[in-house]
Amino acid sequence: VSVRKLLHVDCDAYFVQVARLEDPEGAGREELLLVGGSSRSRGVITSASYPCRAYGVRSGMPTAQAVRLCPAAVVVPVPRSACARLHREIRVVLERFSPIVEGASIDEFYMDLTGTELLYRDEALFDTATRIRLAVLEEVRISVSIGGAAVRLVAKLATNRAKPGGVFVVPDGGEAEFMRTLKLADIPGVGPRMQERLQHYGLHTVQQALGYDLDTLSRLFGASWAEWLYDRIRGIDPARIEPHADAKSISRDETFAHDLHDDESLETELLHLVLRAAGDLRGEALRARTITVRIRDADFTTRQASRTLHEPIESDRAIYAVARPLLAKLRKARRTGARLLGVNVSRLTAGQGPTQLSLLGPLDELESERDRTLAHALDRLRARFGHDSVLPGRVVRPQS
DNA sequence: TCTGGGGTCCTAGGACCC
DNA sequence: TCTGGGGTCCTAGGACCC
Repeated sequence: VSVRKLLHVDCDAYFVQVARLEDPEGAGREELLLVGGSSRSRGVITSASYPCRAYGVRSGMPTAQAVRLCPAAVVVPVPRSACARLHREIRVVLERFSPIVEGASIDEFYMDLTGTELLYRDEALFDTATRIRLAVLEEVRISVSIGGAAVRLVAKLATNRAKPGGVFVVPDGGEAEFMRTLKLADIPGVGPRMQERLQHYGLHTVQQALGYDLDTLSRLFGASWAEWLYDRIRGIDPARIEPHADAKSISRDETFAHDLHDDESLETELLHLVLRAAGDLRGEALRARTITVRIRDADFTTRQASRTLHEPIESDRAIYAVARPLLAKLRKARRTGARLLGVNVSRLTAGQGPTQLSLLGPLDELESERDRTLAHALDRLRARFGHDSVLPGRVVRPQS
């Protein structure tokens, strides 16, 4: 059994790089560049150029705060479709080096190069990673950093050591020693809440946590979490690289420039969100059994209500018919200004193939064959004549 | 300083069935 | 008339990631 050879490939300030490629004369010339919520009053920074980070700007920070820290910075919106396109282009390059490529997020990938020894004539993992980095840079014009190790978690953490624009490989057998150099907060999965609990016992570093046996950790943090942490701080992570993970849910949500108070405006927004989510659902040839409506109140409290159906649905009309009463239920429980509304569809199944006959009969039939045919016909119209060619008000009048 | 948008996974409690 | 344990499904909420 050969040692696993895993790589974690992470784009450096991805949204900033993409924004510059898309607009070389504008964003491309700005040293101090921020990507994120510029167009709306309530936005956060998605990505900051490295010179901006020197001013203390971080992604996730409210745009207003970021601009105060770095007043000379230029803020541009997220180039969404270009980010998705370049993600696919990077994947194509990576797949030339190994068929096992997992897209972990819009800007990072995992690769498994185990078993490529013959192909690469026992080339050191560091050298293969360097060639991969250069290939992506030359062909897609995107700079990536690459971490390598025999363990998935360690490969990811090695990337931090490689940034920006380098390669760092942790040798096989050196995982535990590498982990000892880190803080507990560096471990993905140890978020703000868990850090708080750890610090309550004076635990900040991996080295400190290594002094606690499993029983003690279990008493302090619960058995399942303790076992998880006990392994991770020793560089143990059984997770494999999985090339194709099917999506589990699709969601669309929107934070309003100003809080909405009346139910009618919220219903109009809900309809638009349903159209976007349902359109993308059908675009993936999927149907959904569970519909969830999410609302964020003015005080940032987030609530949700969901309903699971016996049969999966896909049409705008049926999904809206399920979502609308869910919104009403949330509004009835608490009637205050809403800053965000969202729609999520989940428990997805392949949409093609014969329609299942419901055992419950016509009473359960939320969606007819006619609904599905109409939805797909409208999809074709929108694809041909543009998204605004079919107005929702004309086609998706809710049946009341 | 006022907090985006798109996701995944886990847990707990209740309903329901055997 | 009063009582069991286990399993599955669903809902709501929360932590976390990029």
